[in-house]
Amino acid sequence: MRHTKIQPQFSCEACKSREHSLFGALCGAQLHEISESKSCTLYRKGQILFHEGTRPLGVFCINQGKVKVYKLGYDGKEQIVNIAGEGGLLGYKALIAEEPYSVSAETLDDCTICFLPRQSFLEALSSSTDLNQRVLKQVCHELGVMNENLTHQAQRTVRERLAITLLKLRDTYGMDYFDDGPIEINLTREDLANMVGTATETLIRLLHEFKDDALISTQGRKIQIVDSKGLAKAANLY
Amino acid sequence: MRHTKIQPQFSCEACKSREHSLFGALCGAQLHEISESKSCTLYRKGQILFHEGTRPLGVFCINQGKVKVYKLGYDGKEQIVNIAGEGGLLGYKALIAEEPYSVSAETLDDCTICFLPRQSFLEALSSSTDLNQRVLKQVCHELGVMNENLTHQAQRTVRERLAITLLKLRDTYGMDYFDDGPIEINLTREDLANMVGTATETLIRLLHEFKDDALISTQGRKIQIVDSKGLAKAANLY
DNA sequence: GGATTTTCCTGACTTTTATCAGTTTTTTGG
DNA sequence: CCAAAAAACTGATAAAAGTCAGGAAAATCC
Repeated sequence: MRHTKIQPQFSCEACKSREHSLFGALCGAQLHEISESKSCTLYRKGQILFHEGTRPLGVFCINQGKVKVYKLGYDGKEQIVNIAGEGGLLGYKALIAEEPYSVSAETLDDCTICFLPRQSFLEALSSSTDLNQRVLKQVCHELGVMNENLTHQAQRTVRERLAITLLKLRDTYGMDYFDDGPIEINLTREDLANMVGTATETLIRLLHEFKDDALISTQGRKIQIVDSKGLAKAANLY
Repeated sequence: MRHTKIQPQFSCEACKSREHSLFGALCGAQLHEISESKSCTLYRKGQILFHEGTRPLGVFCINQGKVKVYKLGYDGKEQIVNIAGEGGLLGYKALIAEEPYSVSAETLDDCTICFLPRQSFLEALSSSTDLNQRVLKQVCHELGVMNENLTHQAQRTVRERLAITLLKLRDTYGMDYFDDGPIEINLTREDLANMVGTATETLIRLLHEFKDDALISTQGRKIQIVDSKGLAKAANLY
């Protein structure tokens, strides 16, 4: 077995991912505070950050890599509710709500992720009006997005949902590249099916349809989006 | 046409619904503040409080009655995301997120509902740490609930979702009565279908199954829950 | 880099759920 | 209370998506 955890060290002040994150607005002193409290860990692909149903002990801040956030159905099937990337903050909602995690989180790549203990996060939250406002605004925004997700799940066909999901993944996987460049989605077919909310076989068949229609291309597991406009049309948005 | 709006007057201080609401913790001075700013209106059944896509001008606080909160699919089909009752606060998420409403709201009964202008609400939010914390906690909690809703929508059969929905409606419609008493759900079949995320015909057929299984009884539109445990079993939770 | 495991894929079939068309019942509003 | 409108219901049919089983390809890990 390879090493699973090492302790890379760097400060939040110098963290590139922070700018895009909820901590983006913290001022010098407060930033230093959390930078001192955090610990940073290298996770291998496939490791669990936290399990649904357990109590949150702090928050996770993704420095590098992707993390899938999912809920388990009673038959063990995963429903993926989010793919978080660089700058993503995980686990703070359960912490604020004072509830057990409603979801689990697992790394999709090798990841560098910092952990900020509960108390430090809560202190930052109460001492920084700005952080507080950003978090509140973010959460309210996410609820709007969830309303939309739920409506899509309830009313759209699997084909439409797949198109919508691929377009969203373009943003998730596209941040590193320039906008129009080819985006590679690197998820297993099963994970993709668990995002869309369908059976793996159905998903595979639809991917082939999209390939035949020249909306995407594939190389092994990897999916490239070829025709965003065509996908938007297949999604029947608006 | 009957009168659509009158202006009943009473203070937030004396409002019974407030105790169960997010404003429950406001202290005397702050309470007086919002009580002075609000206006109170009687809405007739079927009136729209706000439309998806428009800009929020303030928040609505339900004193009496039920309100359905829904999103429109592109073919005009409603997806009901919530039924709000006494003490429910509507429209504050879009306001905080500084976004247009992601949903619409329509009264299901004759309702008494107060309106608090944007500025007054935001001032209360920033002047009361307690209110701020309650709102933040509430939205974080709701996101956990939405994760669950989404997973149910994606993974459960219509039958299971109907059972889950009926059990949830028991809480919505049960507040006025003692716990074990018979609860009457007074929604159209179409609204119920739009909560469950299915076709009206399918919903009707399933209601008859539940009736045959003695889980519910019906009188015209009204549905009574007869066997909560049986419904929980039909829902296959856990 | 090669064996092993995992994932991907395909076809046949079943089940679930939606759709359509028409009738009956209930609710609504004057 | 009565007429009109809306909602509830029923049966037949179609479409969408899930399941199962087996084989091919790819990714993983020493």
